[in-house]
Amino acid sequence: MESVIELAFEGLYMLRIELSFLLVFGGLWAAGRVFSRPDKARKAQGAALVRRPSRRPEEAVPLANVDPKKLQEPGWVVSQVSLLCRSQVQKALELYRAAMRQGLSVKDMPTEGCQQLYSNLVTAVIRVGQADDALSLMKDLRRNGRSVDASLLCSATKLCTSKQLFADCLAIYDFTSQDPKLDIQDKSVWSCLLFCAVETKGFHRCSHFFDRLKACGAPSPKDFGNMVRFASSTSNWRLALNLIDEMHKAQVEVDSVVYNTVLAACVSAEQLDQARKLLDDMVEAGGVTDVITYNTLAKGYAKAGRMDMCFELYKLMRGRGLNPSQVTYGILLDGFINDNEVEKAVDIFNTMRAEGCQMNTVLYTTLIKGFARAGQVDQAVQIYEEMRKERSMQPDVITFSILIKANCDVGRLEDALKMLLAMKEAGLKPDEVVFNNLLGGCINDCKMELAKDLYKEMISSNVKPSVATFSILIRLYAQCKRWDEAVDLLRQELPEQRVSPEPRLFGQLAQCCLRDRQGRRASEVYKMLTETSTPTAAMNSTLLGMCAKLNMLDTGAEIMHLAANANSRVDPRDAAMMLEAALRKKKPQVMGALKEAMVKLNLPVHA
DNA sequence: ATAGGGTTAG
Repeated sequence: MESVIELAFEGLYMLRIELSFLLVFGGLWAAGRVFSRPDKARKAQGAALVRRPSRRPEEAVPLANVDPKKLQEPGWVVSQVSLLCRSQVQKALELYRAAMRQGLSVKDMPTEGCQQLYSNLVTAVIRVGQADDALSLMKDLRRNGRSVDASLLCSATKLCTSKQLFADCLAIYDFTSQDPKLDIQDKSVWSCLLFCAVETKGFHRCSHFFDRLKACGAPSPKDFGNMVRFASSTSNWRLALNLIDEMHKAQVEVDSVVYNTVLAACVSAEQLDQARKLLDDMVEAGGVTDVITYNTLAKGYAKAGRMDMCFELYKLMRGRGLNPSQVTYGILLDGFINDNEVEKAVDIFNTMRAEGCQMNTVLYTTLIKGFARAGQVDQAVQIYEEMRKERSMQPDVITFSILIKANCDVGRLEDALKMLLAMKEAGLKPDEVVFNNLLGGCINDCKMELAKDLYKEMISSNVKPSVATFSILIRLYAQCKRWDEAVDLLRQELPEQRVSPEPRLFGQLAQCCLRDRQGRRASEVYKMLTETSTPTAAMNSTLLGMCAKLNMLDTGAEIMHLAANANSRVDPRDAAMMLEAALRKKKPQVMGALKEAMVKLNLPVHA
């Protein structure tokens, strides 16, 4: 004990100089604070906050100086909070919360004061972007036995929408709509909600909002526009076309953006005949078709493999006096390249040049893709070099992605890695597809080390792997016969990366196992699949078909047992096929196991 | 507000 005290004194003695400095300066600092306080406070918080005998009415009292009893007086709180709401929203909230803590009775407040208090607070917090506070204020109201009235909800919705707080707006509506007495008759509230739902992709509620809106009056052109956006985003082409009809009937002008969006809805729903009909309607309506109209439909034809129609449409567009844009040429070039119609792609390219169309990153990238597809990697790289020479336009992530894949595909892994470096030097961040392409490049020559490094880099640079990544890794591990690692990949890494355990990943690995005659592992993987989902009959059919073909009858029987345990269906024909194979190969034990599984699967076992 | 280029999958 004594030695401790001694030690402490010794320590203090050694630090005596430092300690004296501390004392002196500390003292000075404290004095400075004490003496300069009123001044600083005055400057920082404004004159209104300092005790002064004659306070003007617009000035609020600082929270620290408020008499706790005042906080229980509704009238005082309402006026003070309302004052602060104008310019000091945080202080208003603080004062309000202090009053709540002091037991201000919201329940017993006069209705008018209560409305004023919450209306001012709610609008003030939304105005500064704190819509979550608005929601908690409304919850306070309800907790105290009062309800959010239509006018408060109305101003909250409108403000939230104008501040682009779409999700908050919907959350506020959801909370208030729990009150069955609340009746919203204001059309603009429904307009706002519809817009918010579209913006946040909350498509399941758009129709409901639109119905409620129509119950309050005629929808505006913007409301129709939002509904068309909804229809297009969900590929609901019937709804989209119906909306146009509805607009015509309501004598609402349909502008080209709305028409084009409806056209896009038809195209994305693969309703090309409907889209074509709509184009004709648009031409008849007059003044609403533009390049975008034709490009939208042209892309639809290209995607459907109808390059003949696509090209016809392009000619029609020119015939009608519209000039093709870079996008038009991009669609045509890409379409012909995908169709392996190189000469036609070259024709388009030449027309493009002749018409003086400027190249851009997308057009260059499309050309690079064309050469890559034709196996002319050197040509592809040459386009890339040309592109780099033009300072105004630089390759982007997609350009590099294509170049990297092109190099990987012909086994030039070194060059692909150089491209990766070049893209980083250009300030571009490799994304998932880039990493996937590089990982895919590791498969052929089993570059396990490189693949692991790339995967590590992917994770450490916060690029999330996807189902595609795992599918590629399965191929890699299977090629290199790293079966343990492949199983761990699905068992551990997949959940670790929060990638959804899609059945086909397990199916893919199980098939790889079978192909390499890894029967035990195949059934292990199948069992893993049954732990996350019920295998489909189609999946069972594929696996059992392979088992039969590869003469892996034990594995087939095992899979059928596992399928039965998981309540999965097995096609009777597949079971019969297995049984027949076992009979042919004279395997009585396997036949026994198969029959047992068939009983479990409720399948008829013939003699 | 609306249109074009990239990865997996036997």
